[in-house]
Amino acid sequence: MLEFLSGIRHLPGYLDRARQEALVEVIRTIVAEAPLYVPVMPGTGKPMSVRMTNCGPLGWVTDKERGYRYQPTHPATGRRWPDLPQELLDIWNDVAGYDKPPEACLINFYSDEARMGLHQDKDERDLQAPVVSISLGNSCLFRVGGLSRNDRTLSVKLSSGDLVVLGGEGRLCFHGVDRIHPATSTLLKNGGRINLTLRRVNPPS
DNA sequence: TAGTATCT
DNA sequence: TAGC
Repeated sequence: MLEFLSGIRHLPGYLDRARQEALVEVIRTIVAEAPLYVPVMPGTGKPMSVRMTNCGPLGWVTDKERGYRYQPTHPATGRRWPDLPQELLDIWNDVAGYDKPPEACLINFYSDEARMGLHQDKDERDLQAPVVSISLGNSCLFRVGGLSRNDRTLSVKLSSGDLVVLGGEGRLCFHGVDRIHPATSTLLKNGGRINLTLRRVNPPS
């Protein structure tokens, strides 16, 4: 049950095994073109535990000097991000309930030790569009709160193929990943978890 | 527009 | 800096 803030939807088992495998293949080709890198915190330069890349016209990046932002190019290669694959556009069209296509897909790779502290996705200018999150590989313990950091939180297990849609009132809720559950999926041969988040950055023109 | 942030 |  993930409805204590309206606009947060958990769709368990949304993607069947074949669609999960197809997505992993697509992600492999994206990562070959736009390699995973270790993002660091603004100001401190502390590395995050996830590795990250993007596809789509824009990608979310962070570094010590310039902080959180969206940009059209990979910070290491300087090349444009790979295109958003049709598989992801199809998912967006099915669940987002939003006219305009996503502009960014952040690809986060979690090793079995990686975590993600509670945070809000609020670097987008368009807060009307939802954020659509796709889980692949090992399951995780996901935690969702409210609009304020100290609000009560709820923990939910997310499994491979699950979707979470953060929209409406839930668009700016705090959320994070407390734990990856090792060896809970056979999708990724080397373990870990991939999370894809589809975001609309700019308001419709 | 300056300060802040997915860190611990 | 609670919750894992």
